[in-house]
Amino acid sequence: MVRPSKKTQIPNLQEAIKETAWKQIAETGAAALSLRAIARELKITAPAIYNYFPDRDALVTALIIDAYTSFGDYQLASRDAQAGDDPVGRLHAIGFAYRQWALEYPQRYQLIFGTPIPGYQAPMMEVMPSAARSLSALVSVLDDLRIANKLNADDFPAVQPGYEQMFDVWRGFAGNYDIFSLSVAMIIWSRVHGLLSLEISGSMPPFGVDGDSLYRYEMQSIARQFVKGV
Amino acid sequence: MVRPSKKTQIPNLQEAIKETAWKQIAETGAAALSLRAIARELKITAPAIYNYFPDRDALVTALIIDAYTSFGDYQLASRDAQAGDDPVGRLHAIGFAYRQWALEYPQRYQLIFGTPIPGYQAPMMEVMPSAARSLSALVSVLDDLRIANKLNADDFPAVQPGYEQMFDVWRGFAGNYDIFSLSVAMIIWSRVHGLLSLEISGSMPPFGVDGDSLYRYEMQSIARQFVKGV
DNA sequence: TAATAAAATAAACGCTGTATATTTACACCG
DNA sequence: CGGTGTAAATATACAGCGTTTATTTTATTA
Repeated sequence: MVRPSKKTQIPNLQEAIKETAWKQIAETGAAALSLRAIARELKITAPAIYNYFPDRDALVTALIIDAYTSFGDYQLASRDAQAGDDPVGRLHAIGFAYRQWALEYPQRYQLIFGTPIPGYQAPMMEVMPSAARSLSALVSVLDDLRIANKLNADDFPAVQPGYEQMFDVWRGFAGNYDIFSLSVAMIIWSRVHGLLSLEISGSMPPFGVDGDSLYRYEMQSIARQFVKGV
Repeated sequence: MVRPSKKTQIPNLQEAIKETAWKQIAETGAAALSLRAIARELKITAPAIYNYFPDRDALVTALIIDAYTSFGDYQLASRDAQAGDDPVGRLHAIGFAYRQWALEYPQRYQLIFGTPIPGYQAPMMEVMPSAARSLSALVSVLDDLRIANKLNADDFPAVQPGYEQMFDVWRGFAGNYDIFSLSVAMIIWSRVHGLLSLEISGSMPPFGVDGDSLYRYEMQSIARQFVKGV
């Protein structure tokens, strides 16, 4: 037997490979991701995977794009669950949704924001669409605040000239928002990311301040600093 | 030839192994760290390394401790370069020293705060002394501010009961500081870490706000929020 | 029905960490 | 000075990894 007949084959093998990869990442961590282990579980041979992904990094990239999509769905859904005329409420909603998603899918979080795969570097151009979309929830809310004249960041560092083209590419994927809103989003993102990456990786020793209350405190700090009248 | 005579041997092979490891990490990244490659460069066989490190993870742990020590030296030196009666100046000094060190030794930074080694989890009890010491620079300055009644964090989340023992262990390595100062240090650390991890890993797209001015802005935000009268 | 393309296996290469057994160099002791 | 024990190196081997090449079988199409 060299090739099984169609009836015994797995339909949609490309999806099955990704699903098995996610399963193994959840079980043994992203670092232990192995093409041969995936093949064993699917009862195929390892080189067969190369018919669907040119190499291991391509599979990882596909997983990252899926993770970004899951993350973006979560962000946009939590934003739209709040009224559009309440950007402050929306800001809090996506902030808490960020942590909720990260704690619910820590492996996906690590895959996107950590570097758990040895030697892997995500190809920016491939990942950009789903990444920009996931960040667009936050940027859009900040842009609503800016339009409503509630964005408080007058002393924010100025944007350097010469980056318009890059930004236009980003806008093509994420939406037509002001570059100033995007810059503020960067700072906010870095704050919640800093806290969550320490919490998830376990680098934050359990000294008595739990992640939940620390996160709430940091959300409050963000709102006070960047939203007028909070 | 099964074992070279002493004259042709490398003296202090344990240190030589670590140095070669650092060299290769700087050249090809921490993910590509390989015992066999180290052995090749030192012109010994791979199992010889096992006389000095029980396994690869033990070598990584030794490297991490070295990195923490380097980081701690940098932090403490920058703190002590400022007058002791100027805690605000000291806070800024160690803040900028943090970024300076991280940009000067990005591989060491990734080794400590990233997870570039597949499957490796740092043993907390071994790493604790050097890690606590490196964080102690920030904590000590915050404690000086607290004693001078300049620490502004009255609405900070309360410390949960039952963590006294853990904290005492930490104090044994880092110094006899107040647990409140330590909690505030966590938030500050998470902020600078969030910004720097994005900058170093390249996750922050170059949208026109450079890392330097963003970091300065964030340092200012920290001082304004946590130091009275700034 | 014959030719062609697609998708799988089989086998192999070089790499990795690591375990085991063996050999050698050195230090110590009578 | 000679024997002995130990420590440190090598030699060899094993299992696993990603990946390449060649081969075989199935499915499609002219």
